[in-house]
Amino acid sequence: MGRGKIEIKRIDNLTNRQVTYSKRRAGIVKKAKELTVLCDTQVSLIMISSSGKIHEYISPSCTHKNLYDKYQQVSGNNIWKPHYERMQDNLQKLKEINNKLHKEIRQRNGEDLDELNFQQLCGLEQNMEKSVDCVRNRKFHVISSQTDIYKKKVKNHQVTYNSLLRGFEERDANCQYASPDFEGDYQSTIEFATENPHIFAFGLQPQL
Amino acid sequence: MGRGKIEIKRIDNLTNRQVTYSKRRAGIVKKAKELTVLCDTQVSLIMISSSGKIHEYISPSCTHKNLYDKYQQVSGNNIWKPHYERMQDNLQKLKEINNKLHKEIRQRNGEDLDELNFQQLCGLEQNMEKSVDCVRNRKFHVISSQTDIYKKKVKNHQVTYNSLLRGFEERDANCQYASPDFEGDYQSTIEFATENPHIFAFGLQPQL
DNA sequence: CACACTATATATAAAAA
DNA sequence: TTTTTTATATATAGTGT
Repeated sequence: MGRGKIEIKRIDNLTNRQVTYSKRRAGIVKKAKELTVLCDTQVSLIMISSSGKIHEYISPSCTHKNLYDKYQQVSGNNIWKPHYERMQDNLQKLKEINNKLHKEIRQRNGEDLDELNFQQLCGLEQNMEKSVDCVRNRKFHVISSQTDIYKKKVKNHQVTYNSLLRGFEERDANCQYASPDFEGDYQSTIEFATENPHIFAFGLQPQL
Repeated sequence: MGRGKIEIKRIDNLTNRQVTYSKRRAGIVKKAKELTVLCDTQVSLIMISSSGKIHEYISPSCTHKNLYDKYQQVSGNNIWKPHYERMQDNLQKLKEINNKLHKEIRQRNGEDLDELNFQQLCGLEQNMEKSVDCVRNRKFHVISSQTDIYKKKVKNHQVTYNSLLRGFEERDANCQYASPDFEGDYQSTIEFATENPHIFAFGLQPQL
């Protein structure tokens, strides 16, 4: 290989080693290229010098990942495969669960009932009636607590208003203001709520 | 490189190409080994021939994965990341959708109503009442078609029974059998169904 | 450090076994 | 086929610029 046979052992001199590395690196890359073209071979070559510098060659129109994957497939010990498969499994399971959930929702929405038998339909009906009751109860609870809050607010305002009135009366006895009846009740609050739908936004969850 | 300069282009003759591949493969592996020892370099070399056979060289005390990981770190373009991230994203999205579906089901089951306002509760209630109607209708449809089927079956059996009777009567005029009234109706069929719950299995989908 | 030179060692194409 | 042989092309260590 040059002026005298060299034995293949680590070159101690750093400079020489680096020089040799440059030359041989070029050489091996050239060989890789030739192999690629001459023999229609896909070659992936990665070299990392002791100083950490990285050089590579990869045949045109393929990637390192590509070749590495193939290598793993053949060598059998694919490191990523278990990972991938586990994720794929999870994905699949989640999709199935999603489908089931969708179906359940559709059934609870009165669709897709064809495959339920009489017994199941009875159960579903009962269940839904019970659930409607829950919703109704909750609705009344919400509206009554809303009403209480409004009542309190109105009362507060009335108190303030009255004290203001008294203040005015003390300063100026000319005028008399009538205090309107602000007594809130369930019905009026419901009307308030239903006449102002813009303050609520009702929407069931989208189903992808 | 031999008896006459060769130009670097694909060797058309299959045999020659294979021979050349063997030789050059040995050559490049030898070079890789030398580079490893002489220059203290980590080398990963993977070759895949056009026929699909795989050959490799990897410096001692390191793995291909090792070098590929380092290569990725330095070159910055993680070759597995896109794959991985896409799967992770999908998983995440599916989980979110699942959660939403679960929530919707819980709400349609009368649970978790705290975060719904009055307007939403009204909508939900209305929706559920409409759905219960659908289920009820379906239930009646199922039971009435079931009833029809049973009626027909009973009629068939009766016909068979009667013709058998007639056969017996013709052979043996001694005995007289009364034919019971098998006329089925809606109520009796419902009772049949509800008194034999074991022939149905009602169960909403499990939630993971 | 990067290139050029050059004597040798290696690699290898083609042919032969 | 694969291996061996052999003639030649390449690669490259050591050196110089």
